[in-house]
Amino acid sequence: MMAQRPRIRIDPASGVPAVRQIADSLRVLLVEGQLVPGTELPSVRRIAMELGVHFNTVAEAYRQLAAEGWLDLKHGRGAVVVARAVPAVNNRARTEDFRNRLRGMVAQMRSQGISADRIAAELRAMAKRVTRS
Amino acid sequence: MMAQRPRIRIDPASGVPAVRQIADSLRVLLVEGQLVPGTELPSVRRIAMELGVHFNTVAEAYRQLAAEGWLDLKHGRGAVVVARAVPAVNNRARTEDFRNRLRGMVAQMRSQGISADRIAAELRAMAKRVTRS
DNA sequence: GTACATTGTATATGTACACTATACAATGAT
DNA sequence: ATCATTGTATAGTGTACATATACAATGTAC
Repeated sequence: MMAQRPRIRIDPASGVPAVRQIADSLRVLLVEGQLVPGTELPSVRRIAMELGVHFNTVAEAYRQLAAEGWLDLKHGRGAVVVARAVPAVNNRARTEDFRNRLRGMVAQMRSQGISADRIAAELRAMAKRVTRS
Repeated sequence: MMAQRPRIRIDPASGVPAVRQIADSLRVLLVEGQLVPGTELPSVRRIAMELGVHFNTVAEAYRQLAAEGWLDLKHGRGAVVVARAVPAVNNRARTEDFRNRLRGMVAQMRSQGISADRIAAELRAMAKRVTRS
């Protein structure tokens, strides 16, 4: 199976560390099924080149995703997406945490001037997207 | 007007810095109108005591909110909520950013095992909550 | 099979941020 | 005036981020 070219992008001005941006971007693709088990990811140096960061930064992101069970890192051979048993625990604490973080994000957007209607529309669109994925 | 007691809480294990947790929590209350203009906030030392952090940490959060236009800090007198002219700019870039962050957060929750249905329900509930606030 | 290119790994260094400690300055009540 | 209370300013310490550089594992070319 050939190495895909996941279109990930990072924003240096966002304040969010590059490691987390990379891990977050890849996690989105993994969760949404755009990166399926068996796929070989590009090497850390290749992605680092494209993003303009050091390869160790990408390697750290890979390690985080490997720790979450998404990737299998093989020394000298690269990184492969693995079939992951998603924990089916519907933890109440995690849901609570999700709700709070969502509230925080919405508040931040409102504070920046995005209208309530616009935000609500985005939330509904995302809800629809999640259910059909 | 008496000083209210905003029920904010921080989670030391979340990895999110305390400063941001405090600022985020207060911003939620401000955006949602649970803290109205004219309200005197508790002193930085009082909140710091309740949260178990140093008062300078709370002071920094206050300064951030003051920079956003939510608070008026008065040396020796405390912090007061001010009437804030919310910028009405519906920036497209900001909306884009919001969408991406939302995707990332949803992916993280899915990765942690929360079901798609549960997430969708939370998103819809938040959408409803936003529109009526 | 040996050299070589390519891959992920490990360690060290500089920088930025978070958090705390401590001293300071402004305000209002006694 | 004195004092307690408030936010402010500066310095010190620890941790995370990012890079540089050397290392180890793998597969291929010859």
